[in-house]
Amino acid sequence: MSRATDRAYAEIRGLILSGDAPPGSPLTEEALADICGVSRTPVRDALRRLEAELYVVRTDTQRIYVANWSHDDVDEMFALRAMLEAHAAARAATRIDSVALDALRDCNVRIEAAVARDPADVAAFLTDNRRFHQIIIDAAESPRLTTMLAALVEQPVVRRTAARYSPGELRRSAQEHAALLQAFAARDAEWARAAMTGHIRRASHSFRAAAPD
Amino acid sequence: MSRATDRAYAEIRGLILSGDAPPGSPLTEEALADICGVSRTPVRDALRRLEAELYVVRTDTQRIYVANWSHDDVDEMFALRAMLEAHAAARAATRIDSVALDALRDCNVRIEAAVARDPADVAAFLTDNRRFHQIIIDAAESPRLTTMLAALVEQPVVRRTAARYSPGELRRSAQEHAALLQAFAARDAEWARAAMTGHIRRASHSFRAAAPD
DNA sequence: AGCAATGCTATTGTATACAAATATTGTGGG
DNA sequence: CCCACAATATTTGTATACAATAGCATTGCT
Repeated sequence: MSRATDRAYAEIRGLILSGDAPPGSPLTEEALADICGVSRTPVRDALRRLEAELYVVRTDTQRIYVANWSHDDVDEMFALRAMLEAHAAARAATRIDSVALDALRDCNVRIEAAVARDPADVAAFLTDNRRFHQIIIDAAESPRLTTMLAALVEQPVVRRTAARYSPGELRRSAQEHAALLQAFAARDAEWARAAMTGHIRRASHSFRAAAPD
Repeated sequence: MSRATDRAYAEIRGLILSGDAPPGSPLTEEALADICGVSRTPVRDALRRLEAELYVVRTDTQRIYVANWSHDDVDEMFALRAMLEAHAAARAATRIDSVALDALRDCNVRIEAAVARDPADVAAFLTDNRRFHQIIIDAAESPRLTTMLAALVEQPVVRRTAARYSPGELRRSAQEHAALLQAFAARDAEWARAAMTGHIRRASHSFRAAAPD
């Protein structure tokens, strides 16, 4: 993407993630254009991208609002993510090369270090966790899967809640990553699928426990 | 969508489906704008939509080409579709109301009639088949699932091959729909999931058999 | 002849003006 | 007081002009 569109995208995304534009609030192209210091054209492009990534929703009359995720929506999102990411893991198991596998191991070493700290370094955990999952998705070598999962991971509602995970849950997550690494090393697609399914579904329940009502 | 954007979308999609714009051929905004009789702005919107639906691909330098599906791509598409549509069927089984269920039965009656004709009315089969699947997806009540499946069903490569299905395969398809109807009537989510998985995967193999090399 | 640099052409990116559609406000009638 | 309808304001849709950038070919050098 080009400069102005990128800027608009980052700016609007920031408004949503920071909470300055709370869920359900209306967004108008012109107001956003003013805020971002660009014209409406790149704002429109950015909004289409944010719509695809489910940050915003569009009514039948083309008006745009910040997405408002219900608990059911979040559950459904995790269910879809579990299916698709497990599929990605299964594909990756038979395709991943040693370089990517090493990168994965390296990632989890850093995750374990972040978790072992007191207090746990949640920001570092989240960064390397995202990297870990992205390496697997890339190794699955399926552009369609990549596109679809981009719309599911890193949702605002998930990010806002991430800081509330307990140290025990963070440790558990790192252990599950280790199991995944074993499945990859064994080139066992079904093991990888099962491990990833469990990993995401456990995360789903952790989220429910940590989420504010 | 608005008039000009709709028109551009339909026109470009037609070019791709008819083969006038063959896979791999480059598309430029201005040429498309001329063909469609609109300006570049609605063409850009239409291209974004077609990109999301995987009809076209965009290079890293923002140039657009008609998508070129390899056999592996098609296999992967069917695998994803089987997972997601089976999930939709499972959700639909416990949510579908009697009106939608009747609509589904009505659809399959027409499908059976189209199949029974000699020669089989493939166009009618395809139309009602699409309706059948769409009713299920809608009954699943998951906007995310709806969006994702929109990118997988009715791909050009699938449409081009549809006419080659054998009468036996068309009949088999109608029978599988009947099984799905039973699962819905019984409100059995796992039965519905299994029936849909089998239905799509069988279709995948039919496609491979019918597809030209 | 092969390669690189440079200018030219084609294509996409952005801004802006205006048209169309949608929401809102106010006013009159019941 | 409430509802319907009309006038008005707001917002999105489209066209067009111009800017920036990527691709291409020509030319000059080694």
